[in-house]
Amino acid sequence: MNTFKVPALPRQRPVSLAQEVMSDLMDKIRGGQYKPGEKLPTEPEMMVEQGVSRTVVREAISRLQASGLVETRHGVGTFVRPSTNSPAYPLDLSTLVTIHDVLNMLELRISLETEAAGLAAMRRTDEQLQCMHEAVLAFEEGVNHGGMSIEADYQFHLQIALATHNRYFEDFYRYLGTSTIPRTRLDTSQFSAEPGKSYLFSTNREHENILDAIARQDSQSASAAMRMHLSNSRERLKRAGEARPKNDS
Amino acid sequence: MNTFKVPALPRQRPVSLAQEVMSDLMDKIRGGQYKPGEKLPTEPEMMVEQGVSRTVVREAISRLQASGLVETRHGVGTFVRPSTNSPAYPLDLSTLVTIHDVLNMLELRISLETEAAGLAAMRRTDEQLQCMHEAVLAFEEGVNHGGMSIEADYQFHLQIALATHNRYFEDFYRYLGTSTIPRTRLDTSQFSAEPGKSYLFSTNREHENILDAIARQDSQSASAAMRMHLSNSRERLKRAGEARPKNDS
DNA sequence: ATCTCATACGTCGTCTGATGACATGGTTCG
DNA sequence: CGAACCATGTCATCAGACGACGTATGAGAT
Repeated sequence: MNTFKVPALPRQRPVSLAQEVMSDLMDKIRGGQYKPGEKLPTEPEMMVEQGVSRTVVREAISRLQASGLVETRHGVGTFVRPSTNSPAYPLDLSTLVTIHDVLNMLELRISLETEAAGLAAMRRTDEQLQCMHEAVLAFEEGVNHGGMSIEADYQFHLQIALATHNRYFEDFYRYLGTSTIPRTRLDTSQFSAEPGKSYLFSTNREHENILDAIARQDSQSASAAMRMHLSNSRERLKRAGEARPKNDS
Repeated sequence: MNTFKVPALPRQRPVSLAQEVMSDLMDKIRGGQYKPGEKLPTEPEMMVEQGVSRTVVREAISRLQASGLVETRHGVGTFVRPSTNSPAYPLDLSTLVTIHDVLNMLELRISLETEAAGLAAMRRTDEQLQCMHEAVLAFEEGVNHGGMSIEADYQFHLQIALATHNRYFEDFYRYLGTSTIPRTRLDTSQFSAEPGKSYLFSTNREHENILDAIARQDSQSASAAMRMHLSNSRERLKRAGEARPKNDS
């Protein structure tokens, strides 16, 4: 909370320009601004629209192709795939790019993990409780050494899923992996001036609250603590997103 | 069917160079040639390896990033993501066979749909409410004609998922499909002598309760009504399972 | 001798310009 | 009137350059 190290840096770089452009295009496609059929502007047009070079535009489009959202025909243009509304995958994590996506995913996680925490409190074994405890310690340890402790964070939540003794909670959480933990996807520099410390300490305290409730097999408190934890994450993320709506054109 | 315009065209161009390079890299990652951790060569190295320009190499890597297979750190290099082992599908529905499985899945659904009902109450549009209403009517109609109204049941729940205005709830529910509605999986003859009537009338009443709460935008009541609905389903199923342990595979 | 700090280097991110390939439509010639 | 040809627009790829970021190495101080 010192050192005004930001003298004059108008060059905000959340993640990468290509990522930003891709997010923007994805929003416009999902929002119906670009409808199925031929719509996408040509590369030179996008260059001026987004204010970036052709390299970036091409990279963004390339990713959209990989996601199957658009299709490019040589010498003709780029088109929105009509089959966008029939997802072959149950949950397509490859399109999880915009802040809006992450917020929605977080909403789904709130739903699942709140319940999971409640079930875990009732059904946990002592070994599982011990594993959660170790994950919390590892998290704290990592934070104190300046790390983000993503793995420990993941482990903690996974242990809760395991403690439900319901295979599907575990499967689902494994599937999501670490890709839905906000700070793995979004540049933490978007957050407060001290991105790591205070943010991660709060997270750690919330983890401890959840752990305590599960330890004393208090199902309702565990649910409530988990809901609070993820809701806080969501609010932090939402605020970060509002602070910089995007498109600095 | 046309002219033999192919005199000597060794220039095979299946799709695009970037696509080819990406496939090559993906094979090498899957084949273990590039193991989790730091492995991928630098961009200049890939250029000579693959005999293409940096543009192509970068585009290929960019797609791998979008797929979540690799992670690039500015100024350092590109690394294979260790979490590649997350299953391609979140939940294996093909193993949903025993009563125990269905009960567990129902637990997951309780978690999701309880939350979804609450969100739907807050965010629904009038059109969506109308759709839910129609689904309930169709359900009743079907029951009165001796059917099981599985489709109408599914529609009702799906409309709620839609009304959350969160794509992931919808995607997830569509993925689950009708396979998790107990009576589509389990022989109804397990139930009482009058399998349909009383059971389905109860279901219908519960649907109406949910609908009412959503109609008046009462989020908490909607959640509670949904939880009660699915909990009742679970209890009915559990009782049926106990009455006849299993068999009749 | 060890620790600290500053600089150098490797690597990725982005920009710019240019050339070739593909598809389409208009023009010209038979 | 029809068919071949060419002009245009667009994407695909190449090549070179510069800035930004992290790490490692070396010089200096204690």
